[in-house]
Formats: sequence, C-alpha cells, structure tokens
Amino acid sequence: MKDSIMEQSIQLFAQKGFKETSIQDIVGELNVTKGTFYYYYKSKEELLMDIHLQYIERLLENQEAILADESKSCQQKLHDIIFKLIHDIEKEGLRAKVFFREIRHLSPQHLEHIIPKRDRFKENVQQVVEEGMRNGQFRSDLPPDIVTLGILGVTNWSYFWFQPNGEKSDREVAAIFYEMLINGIKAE
Amino acid sequence: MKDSIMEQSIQLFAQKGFKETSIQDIVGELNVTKGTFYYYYKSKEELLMDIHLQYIERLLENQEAILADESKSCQQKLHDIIFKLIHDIEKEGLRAKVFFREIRHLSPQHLEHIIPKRDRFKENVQQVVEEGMRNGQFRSDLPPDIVTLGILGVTNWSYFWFQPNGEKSDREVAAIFYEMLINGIKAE
Amino acid sequence: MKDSIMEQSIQLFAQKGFKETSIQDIVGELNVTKGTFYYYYKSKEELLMDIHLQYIERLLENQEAILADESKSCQQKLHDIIFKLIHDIEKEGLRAKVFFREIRHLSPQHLEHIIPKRDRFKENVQQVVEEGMRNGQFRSDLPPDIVTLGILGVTNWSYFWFQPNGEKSDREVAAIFYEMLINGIKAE
Amino acid sequence: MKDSIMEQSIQLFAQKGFKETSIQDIVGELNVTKGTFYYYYKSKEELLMDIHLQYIERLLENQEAILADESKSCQQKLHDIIFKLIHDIEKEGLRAKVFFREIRHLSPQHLEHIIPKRDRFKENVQQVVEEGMRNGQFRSDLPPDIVTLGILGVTNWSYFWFQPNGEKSDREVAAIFYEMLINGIKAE
DNA sequence: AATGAATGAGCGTTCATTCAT
DNA sequence: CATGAATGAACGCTCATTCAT
Repeated sequence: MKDSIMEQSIQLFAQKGFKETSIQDIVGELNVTKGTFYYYYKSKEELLMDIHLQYIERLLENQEAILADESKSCQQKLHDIIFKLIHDIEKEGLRAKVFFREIRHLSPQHLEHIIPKRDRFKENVQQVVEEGMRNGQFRSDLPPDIVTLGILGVTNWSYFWFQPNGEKSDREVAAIFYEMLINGIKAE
Repeated sequence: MKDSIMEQSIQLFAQKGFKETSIQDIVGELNVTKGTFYYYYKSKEELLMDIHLQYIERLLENQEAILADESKSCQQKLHDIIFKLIHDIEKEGLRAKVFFREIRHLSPQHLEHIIPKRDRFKENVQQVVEEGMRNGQFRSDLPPDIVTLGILGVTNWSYFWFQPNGEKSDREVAAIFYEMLINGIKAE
Repeated sequence: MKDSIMEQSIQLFAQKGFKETSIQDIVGELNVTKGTFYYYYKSKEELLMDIHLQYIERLLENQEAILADESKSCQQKLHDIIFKLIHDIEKEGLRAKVFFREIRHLSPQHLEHIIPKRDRFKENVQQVVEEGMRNGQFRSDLPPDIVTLGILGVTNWSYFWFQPNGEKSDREVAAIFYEMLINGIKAE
Repeated sequence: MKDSIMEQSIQLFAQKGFKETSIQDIVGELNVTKGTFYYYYKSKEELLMDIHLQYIERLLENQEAILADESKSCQQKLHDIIFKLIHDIEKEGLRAKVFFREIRHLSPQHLEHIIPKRDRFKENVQQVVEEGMRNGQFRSDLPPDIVTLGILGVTNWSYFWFQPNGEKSDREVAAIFYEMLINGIKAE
C-alpha cells in the first residue's frame, strides 16, 4: 500500500504538480481514504521527501557503478553516464520530473539531506571530466566545472522533451549527444 | 502600478512559485490591497499569461534580430544566440525561470498563444544549425533537431545555476559553451 | 442618464436578480463608469427603492382611477382591475417582477414607505369585493379578505407565466379569469 | 448532520434568500465549521438542488396519490389538491418559498431535472380539470390550461401570505378557495 | 489497517462604495 | 458630469491534517 501510494503520487505529481495534487487525488485513485494516507506517511511533504530520496539514491548508485569500473576509459564512462540518464527516462522519467520540479517544496531540514547528494551527482560527472583532462583524453583548456554544467544541461533537458516511444531511441539520442559533446559540430 | 505588480510578482513567482504566491503576497509588498490587483488584472492567471507573453516576445525579437543579420556566419550567429541567452539571465533570469517552470498553470486557451512562439524559438535555432550544415560550416552527419535540443539544453539549463555576479562572466560562460559545442571536448 | 440607468437596471434586475446584477453590469451596458452611477444614485439600494416606488405609485394611480369611476358596477370594476393588471404585463412586467421578487432587499426604512402602498393596493381590491357584497352583486357568504387574496393570486401569478406575444391575448386571459372568478367552473 | 444542514439552510434561504445566506451563516447556527459543510455538499448550489428535488418529488407523490384514487370525483380531487397544498404550508411552506423564489440559482443542468417535474405538477392539475370538463362535472367553455393557471395562482400565492397559526385554518381557507373556484363569487 | 467526520487556515475573486481630479 | 484608482469586507471553496472508532 505504501508503495502504491508513492507510485500513484509520482504519476500525479509529474502530471499536475505537487501543489496541484491533493491527498484526495492520490487516495481516490487507489480507492482508499485519506486516513489511510496518514497511516503510512506523516505528511504530504514526507512523501515528497521519500520520492526525492529514492530517486537520487538510485541515480547515484547507478552512476557510481559506472565510475567504479576501472576497465573503462573516461570517454567510455562519459558515454555510459549519458546513455544511462537518457535510458532511464522511460522508467524514471516521472520521478526525475518530480525531482527537478518539486524540490522547492521540501523543507530546509529535508533539503539538507538531498542537496549534498544532488551535488555529488554533479561532482561525479565533473570528476570524470577532470580525470579525462589530466590523462589527456579531454582537452584541458576549458574549465571542468562549466563543461560539466554544459553536459548536464544536455542530458537533464532531455527529460523535458525525450519521448521513449518517439522517432529516435534512447541509444541513438545518447550517441548523438556523446558525439556532439566529444567532437563538436564544426565541419573539418 | 500595473508594472509594479508584474515586477513584484515575477520576483515572487521565481522565488516561491506561482501557486505558492498568493495575491496577498504580491500586493502586500506594494502596500496596496487585493482589490487593486483585480483592478489591473482579470485574474492571477492573466497576470501569468502577461508575463509569459512579454518574455517570449522579447526573446523572439532579440533572436530574430540576430538571425536577420546577413553579415554574420552561422557560427557567429550561434555564438551570438548563446551569448544573448546567458547575458540576459541577469535582466531576464527571473522571467525565464517563471517561463520555464510555471507554464503549466496557463489555461489551454492561453497556451495556444504561447506554445507556437516557444516552438518558433527552437525552430529559429534549428534553422541556423541546418543552414550551417548546408553551407558546410557545420558537420552534416548529425540530425539537426537533436543537435538543436542539445544546444538548448546547454543554454536553458544555465538559467538554473548561472549567477550573474559569480566567478565567471556571461561572456566567459558563453565562450566556453560555444567552444565546447563547436569543437567538442576531445583532445586532439 | 438617470432614467437610462433605471431602465437598464430594471432589465437586468428582472433577468438576473438584484444581488446578481453588479453596478458594473448596469453601467457597462450604458458605456459609462461606476462613478457616474453614484453621481445619480446614493446607493444601489436607493435605485431599487426608486424602482419600487415608481411602480407601486403608478399601479395605485391606475387602480384608483378605476375605483373612482362611479358609472361602473362592482363587477365591471373587478373586470377592469384584472384586465389592467394583465394588460400591464407587457409594459410593466419587468418592473412587476422586480417588485415582487426583490422587495426583500429594501432596508426597513425604505420598506416603511412601500408596504403601506402595497397594502392599499390589496385593500382597494377588497373594497370593491366588499362593496359588491353589500350591494348584492357578489355573494356575501364568503370572507372578503380571503376572496381578495384569491383574486390577487390569480392575477399576480400571471406575471410568472403570461407571455404578451403568446397564444392568448391579455384581453382573452382577463376575460377567462373574470368569468372563472365570477361564475365558477362548475357545470350548471 | 447532512439533514441538519439542509434544515437550517431552508430556514435561512426562506428568510433571507439564497444569495444573501452565506455558508458561514448556515454552519454558524449549527456550531460547526465551513469544512463540515463541504464534507456533505459539493457546493452551495448542490444543496439548493437537493432542496428543490426533495420538495418537488414529495409534492408530486402527494398529488399523484390523490389523482390515482378512482373513488373520487373530479370536484373531490380538485378540493383535495387545493387542501393538500394549503395544509402543507405549515410543514413545507419554507421549502415551497425556496422552491418558488430561488429556482433561478440552479444551473442549467440541474434545471433540466427540476423543470419537467414542475411541469408535471401543473399538468396533473390540468388533467383533473380536463377530465371534469369531459365528464360534465366542470363547464367546458373555458380553456383548461388558463383555468389551471388560475387555480395554481390562487394556491401558490397563498404561500406568500398564509399563516398556519393565523385567524383562518388551512381547512377553512381551502374550503373558501374551492367554493370560490367552483361556484364563483357572483350572487345568484 | 482503515474509515469518516470535523477542523481551521488560507486562497482567488467579487463588489459596493469612496474620492481626488 | 464623469473618470479612474483604490479600498475592505465578504464569500465560496479547497485542503492538509487530526482523531475517535
């Protein structure tokens, strides 16, 4: 039941927004009453926190599994991170939308637990970039933090337009973005 | 007064969100009463619409001025579009935040007027990309629509992190992004 | 202008009700502003009072002209009163609707001036009934006050259904009501 | 509680009118809060609809019980209908007042359910009148629809003046009206 | 584990009215 | 005569939350 509530609320939060979704909306779809909700969650915000936490932790886990693989080059790692992110839109897209858009509804105390993980996500990417610069796989004349933000812009933005069942597959889009970021769009 | 209300509400919508900002919040800061608000705006949503319209129209105007300049190469145009977007964060950043984040609160009728302009903004960038591919300034083995979405990801995302008074200036960030997109980050 | 405002407001009060009609509704149709309204009327209620007063006074005048005509029998007077009331629906129907339905929005002070006139209207009819009973034109075994209320029920109710351009003319309807009240509906 | 709310609101709607009665007025008298009101009714208008529906359905039921009694003559049926209506003023008078006066606050969708029943009420009376004309109990030289409207005028209007504890009883008033309608007020 | 009744604070909106110009 | 700006009180309604059962 607790999971059903979360699943349902992710659907609704992604579709209509946190504020725009009432507890009644959530439990109505599950054919239970509001009391039930409060049996499982202390408050609406706690539910939102749970969603955030679950999302970012799963994301970090995935990402750090890629980073830990010593057999991969930095270019390979970058490619895999990009692909993983876009691939996950199908499964995790709604969660991601909620994560990006509704974070502001978390209380300061809750934010304290989320922000560092969100930062670590960015730093992990930056680490790959920096490592690549150090070992000569990436050019080293660009500041790694801005480059990282550029890369994250490309991937994160895709959560707002990528359609898993659209014209291009996740693999194709990831390949294009990787190619574009690695080699640029200028003609020889 | 009408302008004061809009200015004030942009501040608050950007900071707290549309739903989270009450009419009272807006007029309270201006030391007038709610009645005054409704003297100038038919509804809260109409105000939001006005903000959206003003923002996107100004944006398009700027962008199309760049596109219309025949003395510029495609590379130059792309650079200028990127720079303009990041440069405007200082003046227009709050408006942009509202535009990106609160558009879902517009009614379908209002959306009808905004969406085509938002699409035109994207298509204008895509036009530059396609023209560059045709005339050999850009490589032509990548799909122009996905490339365009990548570029827009880089710039749009910067609205969520770029600090006009931060370490790097708008000119520097734009230059880095341009360089990264044009030549890629791979070492020679 | 003062008259235009009254005319317009009678239309609207009859159509939508007093409470449901805003000052803005009234002046909007006349293409002037609310300030203008308050130049001519001290308040919305004063306007309503004026409508009531004008209506009831005109009604009484008409009615008392009939009563004063000594050449008429009581039956004739009764017929003329009924006919006049139904005939006036075309010209005065909207005013009458407002009078019947919106009187409760008058303040006690204003009511003090209306109620006695409204009562006089009823008493005038009752006077005809009583006179007819005394002089043998009407049967005298029924209480004149209840009979009068019956007659007024028949006529007043017609304000809620009589259509001046409908199947039956005012003259026909009045004749039917008169016949029905005078001779009853029982077969010989 | 749902019934208490309806009872209370009938009192207030009859006394002050629908628009003039706020939700706060209703719940204040019951010492509960506005939230409670909306726990039981979706909107103020839905409450009004419930009142209308309950009233007209009860009325029709009563009326059709009289009509169905084959042992009664048309005259008897007409008398019983008149008596029942006036008798009910004590119990149902407030509901009736609300029904007559506040019907315009129902939405078109709601009206669709009420109007046919209101029409049926009138047609039931007309049916008695027509049957009586056919079988010779009533004179047949008057149009039955107008006669019916006359009868309904007499009875309905009594809802605006009849006092259950007044000088005349319901039985007496009904008898007078019946006599007046059947035999007329003309002296022999 | 779940329900149903109730709360209370807040919100968007309306509107009669005032008043300086 | 008329306007336009502003007010302030009220209203219908929503909703997260509580709690006894």
